[in-house]
Amino acid sequence: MVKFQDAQLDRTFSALADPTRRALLARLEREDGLSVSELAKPFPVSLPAIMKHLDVLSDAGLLTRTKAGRTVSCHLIAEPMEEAMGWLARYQRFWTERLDALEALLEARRKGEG
Amino acid sequence: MVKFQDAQLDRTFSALADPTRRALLARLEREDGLSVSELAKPFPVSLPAIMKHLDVLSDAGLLTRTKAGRTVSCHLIAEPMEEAMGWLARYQRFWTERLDALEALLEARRKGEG
DNA sequence: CTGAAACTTAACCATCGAGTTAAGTTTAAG
DNA sequence: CTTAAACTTAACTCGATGGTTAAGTTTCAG
Repeated sequence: MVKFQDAQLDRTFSALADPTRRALLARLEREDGLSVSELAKPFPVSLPAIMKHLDVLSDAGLLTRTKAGRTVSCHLIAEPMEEAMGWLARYQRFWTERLDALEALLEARRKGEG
Repeated sequence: MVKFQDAQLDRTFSALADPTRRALLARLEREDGLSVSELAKPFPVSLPAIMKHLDVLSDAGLLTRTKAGRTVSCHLIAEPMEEAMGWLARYQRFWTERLDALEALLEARRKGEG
């Protein structure tokens, strides 16, 4: 009964369930390409702990790392969140009618772009 | 640096990270007020296992249970997902260029297939 | 009153998650 | 060449998670 494709959703939601990881992503959203140690600096945990969080984010497909010399730059990949957002969108009708507004907007833009 | 209010977001994303729990919520989205045993029926796990999932969902504020006689009805509470959706919305700009894809996704969700 | 249905609780187990410290590797600087 | 910076890996702890079976409680049906 459990669908195989849900594995990506599992990893995405699981990755987002930790406040440190959400903070890391939020940081990269504002300033992409930060190094591991720059990312780690604000947090009261050890560097290996941050490494593990980055590993989780990488495994969820939310992050890539590129090495240049001895420093490693981290880059956000937001796409997996789209699926998570799509899953949540189903429930939007329970708290707002904004779904219709969003769809109308998207429809209008789609037609506009031809 | 870690905000206290994030605890709710932790619980919400954590609750959504399990495919069984997502399936339980999806079931209630289509048919609210199902009993515990009705909810449990489709799953290949024991009733106590489902009970634990329901506990997690309750703790995350995504579910309430009302007892009538010896049967317990489960009711979806979607509101906590609004905060999760709000968190994700920040990243929307990274994929909203692909309007057709998002639109299709929303449309599919709205029509209510798996 | 008896028994079964519908949970619920308890006790247990294996694995995972998030953290630690310590040691290793690679690269740049002095 | 030596050392330090910037990771990385390893080994460990400990509590949480997701599952089990077994036993208990409450309510309804016969």
